[in-house]
Amino acid sequence: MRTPQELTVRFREQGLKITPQRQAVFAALHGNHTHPTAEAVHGAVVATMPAVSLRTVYQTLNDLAEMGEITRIEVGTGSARFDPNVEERHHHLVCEGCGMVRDLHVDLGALVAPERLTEVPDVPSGFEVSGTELVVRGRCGACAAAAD
Amino acid sequence: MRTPQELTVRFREQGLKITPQRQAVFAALHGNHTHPTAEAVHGAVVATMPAVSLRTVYQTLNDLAEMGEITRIEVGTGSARFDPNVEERHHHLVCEGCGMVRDLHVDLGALVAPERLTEVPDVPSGFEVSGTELVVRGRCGACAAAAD
DNA sequence: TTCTTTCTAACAACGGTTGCAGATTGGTCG
DNA sequence: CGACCAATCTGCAACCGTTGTTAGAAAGAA
Repeated sequence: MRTPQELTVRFREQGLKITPQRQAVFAALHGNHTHPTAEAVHGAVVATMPAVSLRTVYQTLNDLAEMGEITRIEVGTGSARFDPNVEERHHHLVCEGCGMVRDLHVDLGALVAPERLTEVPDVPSGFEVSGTELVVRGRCGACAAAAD
Repeated sequence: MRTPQELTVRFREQGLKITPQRQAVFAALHGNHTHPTAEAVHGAVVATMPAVSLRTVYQTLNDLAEMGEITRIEVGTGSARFDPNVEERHHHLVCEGCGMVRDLHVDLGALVAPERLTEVPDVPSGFEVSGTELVVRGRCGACAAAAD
């Protein structure tokens, strides 16, 4: 994700207004590696700006996702999560116990590159690949210990 | 997934009763490669047995998933989908236009095997891997054509 | 058959997300 | 600097997929 300052410029370019609420969302996401839910972002924003509604946070997150500044990920933990890291190609590791999500830098190599995938018989001809996601599921140390 | 007859035996072994409703769900899933939602399964069941409630279909699907006879997959299309194909190791291809899900037989090889993953620095020590899923997203031919 | 256990259907509730209406504000133009 | 207008914000209600609850029905054992 770009810096809050860069995002301010991008929003203006798109004809979107800059409001304190939006800037608070930018700040909450910047450098955030926790893959927060909308509610978690809202919690962080409210800490410095108590009146911001959850609705506005959703709105801003959706705007950012549409602009490609963040990614919305669905890993089956009930609610969507938002990932500001769009620069590095990476995947995700999910703990089925506590819901924790971590970045996973595994290079799948050319195996799942769009041009290779079209050779796979299961891929219907004409299918346009937009991306591939790998999710590794399991239990983190703490949750594995607690599960006994 | 096993045949409806085999499932009947398994259900009895587990102390679960065999009802026409459950057998209708077995029949709807057997040989089904469309990765149906609960609602789609319900639709198929209702075609031959109009009184079955969606609640009962959910219940049976959850029982089957818990027994490992089917897999519940969440690919971000709004609702969960159920995959009776648990014999073959495979991944999924998702059309972002129409929501279609197809099986994808790509061998990721040893790259993401649990024993290799523990060597990846991003994986916290003590993390117990239970599975890896690859999702390839894009647009099928029809949806790509319609998007213009 | 009769009893016990399990199941079903209907309904309501739930959590996450979005649509809506009216009040408010940012950006621009004078 | 002040006013205007479109965009935005808030609070609430609605929505969707899914699950809890409960009364009544049905399956299986004796």
